[in-house]
Amino acid sequence: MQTSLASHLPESARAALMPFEALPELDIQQLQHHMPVTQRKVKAGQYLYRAGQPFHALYLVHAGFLKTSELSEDGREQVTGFRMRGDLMGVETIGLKAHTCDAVALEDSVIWELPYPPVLDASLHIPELQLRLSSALAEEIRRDRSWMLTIGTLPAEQRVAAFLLDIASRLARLGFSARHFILRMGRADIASFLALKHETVTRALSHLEDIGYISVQRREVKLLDIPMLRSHAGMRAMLA
Amino acid sequence: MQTSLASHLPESARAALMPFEALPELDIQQLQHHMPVTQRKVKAGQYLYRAGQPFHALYLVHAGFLKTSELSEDGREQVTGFRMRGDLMGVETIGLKAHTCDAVALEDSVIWELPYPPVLDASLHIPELQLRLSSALAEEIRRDRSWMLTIGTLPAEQRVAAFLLDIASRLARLGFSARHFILRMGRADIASFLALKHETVTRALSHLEDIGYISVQRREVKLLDIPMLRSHAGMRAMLA
DNA sequence: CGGATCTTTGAGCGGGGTCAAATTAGGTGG
DNA sequence: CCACCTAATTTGACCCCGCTCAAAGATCCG
Repeated sequence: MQTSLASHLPESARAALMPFEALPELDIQQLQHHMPVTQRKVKAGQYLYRAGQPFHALYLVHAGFLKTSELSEDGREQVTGFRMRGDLMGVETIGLKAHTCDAVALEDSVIWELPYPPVLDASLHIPELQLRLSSALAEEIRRDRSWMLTIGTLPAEQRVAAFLLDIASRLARLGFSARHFILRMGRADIASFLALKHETVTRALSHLEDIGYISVQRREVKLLDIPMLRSHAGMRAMLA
Repeated sequence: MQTSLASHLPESARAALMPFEALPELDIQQLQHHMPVTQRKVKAGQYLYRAGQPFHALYLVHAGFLKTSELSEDGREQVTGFRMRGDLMGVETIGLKAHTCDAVALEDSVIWELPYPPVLDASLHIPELQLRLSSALAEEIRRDRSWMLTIGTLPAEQRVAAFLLDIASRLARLGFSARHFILRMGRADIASFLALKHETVTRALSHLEDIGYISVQRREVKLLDIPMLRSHAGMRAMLA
């Protein structure tokens, strides 16, 4: 099965290879001089890393789609985020010996592996890299806090609207269509991320379709009225 | 009015001046060689910083108690955390020109102000500092994710139990009693942080008292059965 | 074609929210 | 020091959003 996002979005596929936001391609080539930056392929369903495994690298998503999930000792689990091209993964483990969460590929993915601590050492010599790294960490904190706000203050349907706008805007930054895309994750993952149940997500999507804001068919989503969606979602996720 | 925590906890007050976890005193003295580290006093109710204000320093809490809250364009607000001695504040703004959230003192507080970007520059020369900074950022991400899990998967009463245990364990690390303490924030702040309503927090506290796990009187809390509280809360906040 | 998984929809329930009122502190100025 | 005012906390009654349980499609895969 063809799992690349581009295959579903021929219209904008050509724009897919844009520079990274978090760490531009430039840096990767520059990093090669300081450490061995290798590529790693992860098939759909496989783990990039799991809680408890030794931490020895940061990961930069080159292609594909993944989710991260937090787990508690007593078995509870929650999806804490979805990652796509340009996103840096593993930063939450900095300062520890082993990972504290799981990262699973939701479709076949390609990942750049940046050895740690070498990246940190390198950032001592490359101020630009240090800035980008710390900015990436801080950005992560802001993202999390922003979702806390969404989850803490918005009802189910509006959380789902915010979620769709977030995915859309991130795809747009990568050159894909913000209006028409394929969700990489199931209802249960969306629900977990938004602190809801999967039936509630389904109902929210159905209702958003009923009122004409979107069109959904399984994982294929079309955003029909982005302005209304945005006001619905309290403007959290912005589409310039 | 006497606002210091110690005044309410005479038993362990003498142990209050322990080294910082995030950035030991050591570093502050060392930092003085690289930049002007100044002290700032913030009275109860005053802002340490507000969303929109220019970002020019990180803050290390020396004494007192503060909360941070995230706000949305449409007026929603949520408490994202409570900070006490040893906690580093403002890191979420790294990489930006202006703050994106509010920080308010809940009691008279004393803060060390670490000029930014000077701290970042200094960390290029002090690998130890760089490590501590990035670890602090990562720690922040883990803390947030951990609360996301709690809020996303636990019912009201258990969230409140987790909250009490978290406060208790943090006070314990500072040398205060984990069994008996005074909450610095109102029910509404706790509720906002836990994505609940203040009446629900009150009811949860009342019920935890009914079943004998705690004793509450307004803001004075005694933890009577920590093991039961822990299992109740899915073990999130640990008291070693 | 058949089984597993995912999604959708319905019916009914309940935890937590809403609204309202009583009670208690705490702060202020006389 | 006390009376008053304001703000915080508590409790009750009721209701509704989102959860639970259940079953019926739909899609994918072997």
